[in-house]
Amino acid sequence: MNIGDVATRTGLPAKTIRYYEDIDLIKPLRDDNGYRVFRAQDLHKLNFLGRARALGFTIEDCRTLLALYEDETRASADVKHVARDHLAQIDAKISDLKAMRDTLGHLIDACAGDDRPDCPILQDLGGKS
Amino acid sequence: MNIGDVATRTGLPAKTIRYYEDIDLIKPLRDDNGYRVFRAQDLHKLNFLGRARALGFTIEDCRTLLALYEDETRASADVKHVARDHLAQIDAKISDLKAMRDTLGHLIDACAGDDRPDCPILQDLGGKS
DNA sequence: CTTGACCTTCCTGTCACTGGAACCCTCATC
DNA sequence: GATGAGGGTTCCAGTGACAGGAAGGTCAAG
Repeated sequence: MNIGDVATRTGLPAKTIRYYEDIDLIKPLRDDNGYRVFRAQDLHKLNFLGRARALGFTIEDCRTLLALYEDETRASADVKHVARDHLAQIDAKISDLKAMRDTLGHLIDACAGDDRPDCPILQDLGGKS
Repeated sequence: MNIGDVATRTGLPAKTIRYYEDIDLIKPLRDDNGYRVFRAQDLHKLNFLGRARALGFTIEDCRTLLALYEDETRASADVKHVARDHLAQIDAKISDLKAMRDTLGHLIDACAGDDRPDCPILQDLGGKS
């Protein structure tokens, strides 16, 4: 199967698939004409990667997870550890964003939003708190 | 005032301050020896930038907000518009992250996390749902 | 006169791609 | 046989917002 079909099937852009090969996440074969040839296992890995990325795992996490996936003797604790770390990062990001949203939300509520220049948002940013 | 003092006072790394000059957000003067010389207005702008960045505004948003800040005839509606757009982006990010966290959280809960290889997390990523 | 703490510029790297240029392969059609 | 469309290939540059580091200039203190 060629890269275009793989892109359609996995939902990943061809560029992304080439990139994943470039960083050694997948190793498709090559046809005589130089075209990449994808086997079922390559498709499988790409789907795995797509799902892991959708859950926000970094590429390096994906590399680790993929290795664990292929290691029949893995300990599920290792997987859980990676996932827990990632979950903690997500939670941290969420609370950062929530703090921003609260502050920003208050400022927006306080701003008249008309054609006058007075603006609590700018006042706050300017440090006149 | 030199860049080190400004860094201390604003809490911004010197690297960041140089970068902000590079992209024309600030325009400190220069001493005969080539050192940057910061005036009160530069400090003020940097504090403004620090706060805006802490609220997650992009650099381009900051540029817009700074321009509005310095424009005495601005309409607060313009500021509010920028802020509202940004708030929407934050909300979108939060809900993306929440979705990830929920999915990931369930998977983590379902994973034994012991030395056995069976792992619902990998099963899900592998597409065996 | 040297030391050490500043400052300068410039280049590279980050992360995970994306866009684009320039070129090759294949098949169908005229 | 020429042509065109629609694949594929490589390689280079850009994204955002800096951070790290090298190589070198400046300045006050001892």
